[in-house]
Amino acid sequence: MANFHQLYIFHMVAKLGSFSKAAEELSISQPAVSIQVRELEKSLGCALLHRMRRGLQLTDTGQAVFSYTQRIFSLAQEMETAVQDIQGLKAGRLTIGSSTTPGEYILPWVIGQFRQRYPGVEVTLTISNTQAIVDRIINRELDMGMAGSLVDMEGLESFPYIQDEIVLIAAPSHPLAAREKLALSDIEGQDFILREPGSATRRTAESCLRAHGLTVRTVMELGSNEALKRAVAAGLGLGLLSKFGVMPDTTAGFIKVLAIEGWRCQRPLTVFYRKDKHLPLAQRAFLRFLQEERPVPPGIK
Amino acid sequence: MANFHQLYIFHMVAKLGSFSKAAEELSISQPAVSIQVRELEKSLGCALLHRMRRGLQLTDTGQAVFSYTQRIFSLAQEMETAVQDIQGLKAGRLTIGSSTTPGEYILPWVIGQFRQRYPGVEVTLTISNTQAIVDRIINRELDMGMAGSLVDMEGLESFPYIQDEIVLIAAPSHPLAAREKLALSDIEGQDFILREPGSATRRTAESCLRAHGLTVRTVMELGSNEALKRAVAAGLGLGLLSKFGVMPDTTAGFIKVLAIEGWRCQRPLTVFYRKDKHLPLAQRAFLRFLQEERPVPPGIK
DNA sequence: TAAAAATACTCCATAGGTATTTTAT
DNA sequence: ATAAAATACCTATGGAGTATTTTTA
Repeated sequence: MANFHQLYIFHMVAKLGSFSKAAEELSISQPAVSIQVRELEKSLGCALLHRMRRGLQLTDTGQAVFSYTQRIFSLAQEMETAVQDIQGLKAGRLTIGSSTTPGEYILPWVIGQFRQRYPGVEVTLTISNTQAIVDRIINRELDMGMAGSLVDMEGLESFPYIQDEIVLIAAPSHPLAAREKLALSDIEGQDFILREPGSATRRTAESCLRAHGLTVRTVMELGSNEALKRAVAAGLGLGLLSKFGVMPDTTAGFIKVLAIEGWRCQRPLTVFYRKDKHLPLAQRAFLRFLQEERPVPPGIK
Repeated sequence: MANFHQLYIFHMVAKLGSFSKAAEELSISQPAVSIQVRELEKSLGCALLHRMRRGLQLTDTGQAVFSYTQRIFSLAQEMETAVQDIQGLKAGRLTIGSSTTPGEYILPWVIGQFRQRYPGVEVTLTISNTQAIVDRIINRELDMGMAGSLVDMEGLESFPYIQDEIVLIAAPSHPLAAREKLALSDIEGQDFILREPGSATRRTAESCLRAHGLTVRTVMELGSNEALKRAVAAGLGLGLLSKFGVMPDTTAGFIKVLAIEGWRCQRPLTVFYRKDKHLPLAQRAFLRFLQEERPVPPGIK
């Protein structure tokens, strides 16, 4: 490949029309400039410029080379600013993966807040099951993730972000919805609509039911929180869902959260990422943003 | 300015996805590659790629830098071929200046022949008075010139290209045109149409007349050979013109060359150029072409 | 004849090599 | 376990400096 050092010196000489001006601009001595230009001419096998008293003149080869060096060095300049921009978070990319619950109810809002602060950073959110997210983070396909249950966290750093709670929901028309206070025993044997197996919400829900010594009939399994709510609203059964998923809908009135004496089903929503020595700047900024500001969508305690 | 050596090594690593493959491609050792990439990362202040067992992965900064190095090094590649093309005369420029006579009757055809040989070379022909051509060659605005008389040739190399002759012309209707043989004395006192003062043809013509001891009446001065021929054809007087200028027209019959016993008026058409150590390749090729082939338009002895 | 560029030399920092260790799958 | 990459250390060359001469308008 060409000697870019010599090309840059020639470029300056051609631009300023003088060896000594180029030397000054480059903060090197004038002989150094002469030598490098001569070497460049030697290696190209032809003269690039005619030295004359008043202003240099480019040969045709010199003009051709100069037209290229202008483009090359302006690209290099542009590249340096691009890198600076990424460093200064005026540019950059951040890929986040998450399971459905945080991906649908928490992260869209949090990412919006983050982007108000750093408008140049492009953020992608991928919603998938927790294990897939973890794998893709290990492979560096994703920068970081948020999920409700952690299957295999080897090689990952993590911290709990927010406390989630699985609540019981019913259609307002459901017999249990009318009653002021419910006991755990009221749930026993009821028809339930749950998320699909493999979902963290499902896993948490089932272990809570088990912990409370309850057995229920699973009449339907659905792969999305929204679908589950529609099914519950249609009166197909009771549902178990993150409190974040019912917040807007309870106010709208077509879903009711059942207040059951003694029901406790909490889980932390956890943020996780590779424990690399040097994290991408955009990622560091996002993690700092999460930990220092703990932004939470409005209407959530 | 950036360290292009390091950028090139990084570029190869990113392109081939491996430090050792890049080392092989670059014919340097693998540690050399490692070191240069590390240095580049250090000077940018951030990682460019993640080293992993199977294929490297670029960081976002790495991707940004790679997208630039691709453009930069393909430009550099293109530049090298462009220079090669100029060297190989597949490209290049040649600017020729000349006075009217060679510029109108000799060079257009000669340049045509040259361009058949070297189609990539762009040739410009500027027609002006001899002194202006010489000045512009000294200032390197023109590469070379051809003219009939040389005013001040200091600093120029030259060689005679072809022998020109100033001939006497008349309209076929002119009284002298009818006579088989003319003597010099027949010219004495005749009306003449000459080129403008400053023209080499004019200077040669006048010195020939003087040498033959003739005095004539200058009834008209014209700045172009073609205009002069029209005036002569219109019967406004006798004309003095290069034999190259009358060649096609005598056959056409509206101009007659007078055969005058004892008239001799020769001058060399001379090629000249700066005596630089290294001439542009296109110019060297053209000079070689002139000297070795001596191409002359058809119909000229 | 003066300012700009070219030479002549000396020196050192950078990039390269070899040998070896560390890392990651 | 085994390639690939990183580290350690030594070497050499390319590019820089100062002093000086040569060129050119």
